[in-house]
Formats: sequence, C-alpha cells, structure tokens
Amino acid sequence: MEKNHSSGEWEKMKNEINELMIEGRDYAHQFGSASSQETREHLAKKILQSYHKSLTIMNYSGELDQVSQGGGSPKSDDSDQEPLVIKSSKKSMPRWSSKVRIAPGAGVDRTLDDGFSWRKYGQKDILGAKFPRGYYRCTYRKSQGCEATKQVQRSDENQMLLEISYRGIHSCSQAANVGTTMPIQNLEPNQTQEHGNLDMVKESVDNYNHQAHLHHNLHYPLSSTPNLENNNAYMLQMRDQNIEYFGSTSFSSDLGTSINYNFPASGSASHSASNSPSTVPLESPFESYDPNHPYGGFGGFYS
DNA sequence: ACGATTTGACCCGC
DNA sequence: GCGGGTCAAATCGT
Repeated sequence: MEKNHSSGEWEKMKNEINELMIEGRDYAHQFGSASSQETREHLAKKILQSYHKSLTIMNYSGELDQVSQGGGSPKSDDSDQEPLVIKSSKKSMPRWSSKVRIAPGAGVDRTLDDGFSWRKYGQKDILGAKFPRGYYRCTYRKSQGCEATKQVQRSDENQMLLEISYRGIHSCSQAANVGTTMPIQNLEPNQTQEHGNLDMVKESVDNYNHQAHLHHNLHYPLSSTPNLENNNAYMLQMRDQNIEYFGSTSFSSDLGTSINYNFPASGSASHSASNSPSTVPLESPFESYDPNHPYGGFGGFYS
C-alpha cells in the first residue's frame, strides 16, 4: 500500500496547514475582542490569509496527485495506466467544506452564490439526514472541462444552516473572474483565461509567498492571487449579505487527514460578484427553500 | 427551442 | 448489500 505521493511531502504540507490554521484561529480569537474597526479589519485579513494559504496548499497537493500519479487512484490499478488522462480521481481532488447560515431576516430570495455558476446534477436522500443532499457541478464542465463540484445539504436541526462541500478546482474562465471581481479589480496580465490549473497552482503558491508580504491595503489579501482561490468558497460566502459565514470550515484530503476549524466570524464584505456579471440574479443553489425547490443551482450532465 | 432541474436508475466503493 | 455519487431521460421554465 503506498500513498499517492511522497508522504514526506504531504507531511510537510500538513504541518504547514496546521500551523496556518492555528494562526488563523488565534487571529480569530483576537478578532473577538478587538475593539477598533481597524484592528478588526486587519485581523479579518489575517484570518482570510491563513485560510487562503491553507487552501492553496491543499489544492496544490491535490493536483500533485493527479499529475504525478496520472490518476491517483491509490488502489485497484497498479499496472493499469490510463493513457495520459489526467482524469483526476475524485478522491485526489482537494476538498473542503463550510457551513453557511441563512440570515433569518434577510430575504431568502436574495442570491447566495459563491461566484460560480453551478448546475445541479443530482439529489440524494442521505441516510440519517433529514434533508436530501444536492449535487452540483460547474456549469462549464462540458465546455471548459472544469471539474469543480459541490454538495449542498441542509442541516438536520437548523434549517438555516447549509453545509456545503466543495471538490476540485475551477479551471473555467469564470474562475479568473470571480477571484478578481470580488475582492478588487486589479487584474494582472497573467490572468488569462487559458491558464490551466496545474500551472496556476504552482504559480499561486509561489505568488503567494511574494504577495503575502506585499499586500498593501487591498480590501482582501486574496485579491492578488489568480484563479486558484476561487475555490476559496469560504470567503466568497462571507461576502454575501444574506448569508452569514457560519464560521466553520474544514479541509480534508484524501489521505485521511482532516482539519476542522471553528471561529466566530462575522463576514462583512461587500461587493457584488455574482455569476452573471451584469444582470439576472440567478438563483443560488442554497436558498431556494421552497417546498418545491430545496435548492436552486444547477443540474446537468455530462455525456 | 433550448437550457436548467428533477428524479429514478445505475455504478462503484466499502 | 448498502449507501453515496452520477447519469440521463423526462419535465419544467424562459
């Protein structure tokens, strides 16, 4: 039995992530007792930064699996190699989840979307769960081969709580837009829509190291990094007015490791990045709470 | 007419 | 065999 890629490398990542998360937690603590607006802002940045970095690493590791192992399916085929299909096995995809709460007062008809357009492709009753789980994938899966997917499930007890788990990395052009539209409009020339994630991941990691020291007073530290962070759903959610970021995000890799974090976050970001750049407030997968429409979102398929 | 959603069937890993 | 995830035909909405 061997793991996907050098476990030493993974160990390193794991440690790094761990540190980052602890760091984030500390900031979150401070955030709670921070009095001045400035301090809070600063701390918020820090917190996001920690998460961002962690995710970047997670994503990076996910890609690593795919590339170096040409599929990353740990077992079942040891001598069987699919021709150059980087058909990322789901297992090796980066994955994280977060809880989102629908603000009671806010109109439920507002859109909560994480900036991407999703298409629902399935719904399933989950054992022990009161509500069904919705399965979504990126609208551009077919056209652009974007593999990102997510699952949305309403919490048993608290109907105002949604648990969303994301998988895979957005490689669609939308990824470039989301990441930049929302935080701040300072695109860099390198943000072409053509970049594949494999490159982006690495670049991102590198960039991050530079930019971590460079962000000035951008609204969000993440703004400067390309594509990748679009997967940072947690922050995308924070920006929404109707949904409060609930303060719990967990990342997990395939290697049986998972890290959970809870913190008292009060997302207060404002801007407006929705899937449709201009008009139609496309319903979000999360909030259709009609008896008829458990979730909005997308549904779709693939040959 | 076309794209999105619904929903039962199918597939696959445990 | 069971449960979770995906497919794809039918249906719905625009």
